[in-house]
Amino acid sequence: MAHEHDNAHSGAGHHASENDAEGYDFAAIQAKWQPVWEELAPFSTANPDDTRPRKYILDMFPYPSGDLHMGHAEAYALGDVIARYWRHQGFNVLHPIGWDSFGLPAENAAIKRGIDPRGWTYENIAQQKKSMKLYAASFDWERELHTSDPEYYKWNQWLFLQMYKKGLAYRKDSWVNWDPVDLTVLANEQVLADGTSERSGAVVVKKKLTQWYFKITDYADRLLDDLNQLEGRWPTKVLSMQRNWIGRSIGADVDFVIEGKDEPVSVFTTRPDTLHGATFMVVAPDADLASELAEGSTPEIQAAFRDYLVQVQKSTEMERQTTDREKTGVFLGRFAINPVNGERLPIWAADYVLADYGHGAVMGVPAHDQRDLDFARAFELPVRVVVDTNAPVTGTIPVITPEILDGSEELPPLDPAATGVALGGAGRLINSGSLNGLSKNNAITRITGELEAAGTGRASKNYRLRDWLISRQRYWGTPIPIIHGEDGTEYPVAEDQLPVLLPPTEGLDLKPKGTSPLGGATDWVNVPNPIDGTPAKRDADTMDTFVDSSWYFLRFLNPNDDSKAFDPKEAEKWAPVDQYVGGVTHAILHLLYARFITKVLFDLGLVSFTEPFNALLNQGMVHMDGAAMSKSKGNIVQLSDQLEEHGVDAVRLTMAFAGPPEDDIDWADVSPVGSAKFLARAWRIARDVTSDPDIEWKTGDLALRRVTHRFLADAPGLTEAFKFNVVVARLMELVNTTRKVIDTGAGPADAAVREAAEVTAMALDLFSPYTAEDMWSHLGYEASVSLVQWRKADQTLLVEETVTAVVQVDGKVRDRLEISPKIAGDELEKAARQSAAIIRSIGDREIVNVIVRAPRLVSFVTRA
RNA sequence: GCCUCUGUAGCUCAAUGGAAGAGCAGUUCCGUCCUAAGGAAAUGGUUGGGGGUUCGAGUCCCUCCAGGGGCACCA
Repeated sequence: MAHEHDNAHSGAGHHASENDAEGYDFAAIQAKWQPVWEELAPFSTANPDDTRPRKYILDMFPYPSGDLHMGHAEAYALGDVIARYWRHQGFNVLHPIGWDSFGLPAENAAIKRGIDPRGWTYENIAQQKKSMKLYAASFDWERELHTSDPEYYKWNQWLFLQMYKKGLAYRKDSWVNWDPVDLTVLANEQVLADGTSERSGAVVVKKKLTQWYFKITDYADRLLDDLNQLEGRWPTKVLSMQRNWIGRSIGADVDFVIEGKDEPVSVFTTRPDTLHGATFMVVAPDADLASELAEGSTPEIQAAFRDYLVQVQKSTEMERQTTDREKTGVFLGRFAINPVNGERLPIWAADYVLADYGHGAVMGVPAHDQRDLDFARAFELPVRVVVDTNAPVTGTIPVITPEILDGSEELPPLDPAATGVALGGAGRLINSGSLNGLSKNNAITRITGELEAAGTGRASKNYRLRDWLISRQRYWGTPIPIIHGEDGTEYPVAEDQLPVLLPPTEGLDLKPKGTSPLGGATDWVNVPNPIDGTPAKRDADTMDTFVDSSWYFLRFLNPNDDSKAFDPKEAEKWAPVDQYVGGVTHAILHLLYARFITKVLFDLGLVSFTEPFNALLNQGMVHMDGAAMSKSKGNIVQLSDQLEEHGVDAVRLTMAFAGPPEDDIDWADVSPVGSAKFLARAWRIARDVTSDPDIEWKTGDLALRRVTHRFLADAPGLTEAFKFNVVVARLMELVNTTRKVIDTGAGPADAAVREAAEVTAMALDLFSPYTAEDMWSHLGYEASVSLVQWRKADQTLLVEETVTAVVQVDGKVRDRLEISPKIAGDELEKAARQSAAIIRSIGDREIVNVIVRAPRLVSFVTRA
């Protein structure tokens, strides 16, 4: 009985166990199909006459760090589901891959081993590429690119020159972390909490260095406002992180006259309505203004200020950004005049005010700003309430709670100096001259207008976003295409002289020393002035590698074109990216930079869109035993071991099945063994099918056909909503049902079994392409299953012949009726009224209401 | 502290306001010289708690609880 199907199979008379012994063998299947795909290149997008509609599906390209790890495996498994899905939907899918191959790990490895970073990088790429091919992500390898190739970074330089011409690339001095022992610039992450260098242990100081910047702040409004277009297609988390990062604040600038100083000082505030409550002014100690004000003061004050400044510059960013920290500061012995009431406000220097935000100075309104209040309490400065927050207003109606009205709750006291809690909320203005009685919002409008009329202030916006520092004093990156004349004039390298090649590493000291290693390449760095031939020097810095990745998605469109960065005609065809897939680690910087550069290219007339990535999917991370994998925790799961043990398909399926893509996966909770079992079960079904490909579907087992077609109907929507785990569950259901039909139902020759097996193979291609291809071959077809069109669901099979209607009495289910789905409402109600169970249940009570929702429900509401 | 998202079976998730379901795991059984693969069956729920709206709430509203994430001296 159970083995009848084996008799029908080619090798008659097998026991199941013998059959399985020569059955599903993932290693053999992988070895069989990898060369076939290599030959067929089913994912090529090279044909210019292809008439299929286009989709651009992009995985964030990897840094070539050695070999693939579990994180890559997850990302590429999920991205590949999407790419393969759209191919099955009849699209010409561009799914390219390349290498983000400039950067520090290669350079550090080179320094450590005394080798050239090129060799290390390109060896890693070769290794990783081999693994990727085994992993069978459906990439179009013909478009592979490396950002460290001169053919690529030439266009970084071109891009830099376009930015330079538009005034979007510029040099300025700025404060950086400086290690006085190692003589090197440190990243913030390299400075420990106690202010010392993690390398040398020396106390890190701030040093002013001249650096290149991209003027991303010019685009702050567009970068913020255009996020609205992405609503619903990007994760809300990423949108909110970008909004926070840009951090636009709307308020006003207020000009304060300073006693003994010609120029007034402007401060930025979001609460100009509280101007009458200002009792002091604070300037950032590291702003030039602070030194200038101190210099006009007594020698004692100058000395105190100098001590304070040294102390501040010793403290790290991390310390400085810690909240709940004691307020510190020094009085500068100077006074500002409040433009609305002429009051003299003492001016202090304190490090809670940042030099590079707003104007590096604030008005201190302790009653209504917590930071100012903390400062005022520390130094016993006066506190004046100017907004009555006990009279809060929404529109014009005071909001008074019932508890306040009946006296069980008291109004909070208006005394921040005593409570230590600033009154941040809305309310009505008091002690504020012309503003008295106005609501907060009306007062802001009024005072802004008054200041503008008086010429002592104006509406203003500020951003947390800073310009993008792109200089790196490192070797393994794109040289900045600028030549500095002896007199300091900057000469951009002519476009036809690009690329400015990285000099060879021979004779160079790559060790970080605060100035670029390229400066040591004498032959390279010394060039004649392009105008008059006098001695000049190349800029020796290299670009941040985020520049490379800010436009790579365009380079994929014509990666081998040496006449332009990208072809606008190809961009018109393919871009923007329809679906971008990658880790949330890049939620801010990479995505913001790519969005910025896209807008710059739009302004240059080179692309017709302003956002590079139409939709974004962030996959989660792969954890082990509840924690991120790390060497120190010793919980690293090696991808190669997993592939060896369970096979590529089982690992990929596990990644898709583990849960929603954006959630983290704990590898300890998932079961690649279970995935492998399922794949074997699916594979055996294809092997067991005995009918021919030309069999008439309609003759097949109806119940199985319903399951198959419901799957066909539901899977596309689920896939497009990224519910891959649900698709896999549904596929398991389909396979289980098919197995039952083979063993205990219509048998392996039934048409519905073949139909289900073919649908399984086609759909399984999204997750486990090797198994799917092998099933497809067992079913009598040529490769590749990845190009098979998604079967249309037969609508007539989706409609049930009968449905069960529920009959309720007073909300409780009292009977169920098997009826046609097309039954009319009154007919259903009639049937329900005739039900014995319902008549009994209603008894002699009166029916006061009947709700009919044909064909699913009738509900009687009764009264005794 | 502020802003957000999520709580349904052991796990991962479904369920236009209309019968609380699937997959996996687990349990028992069949099968086998043994083991594994394989097959069958049953089990599994206060839908985080409480209140409200409704004929009817997992779904809508309020509140509390628990988790996750983001921001946090940016004036």
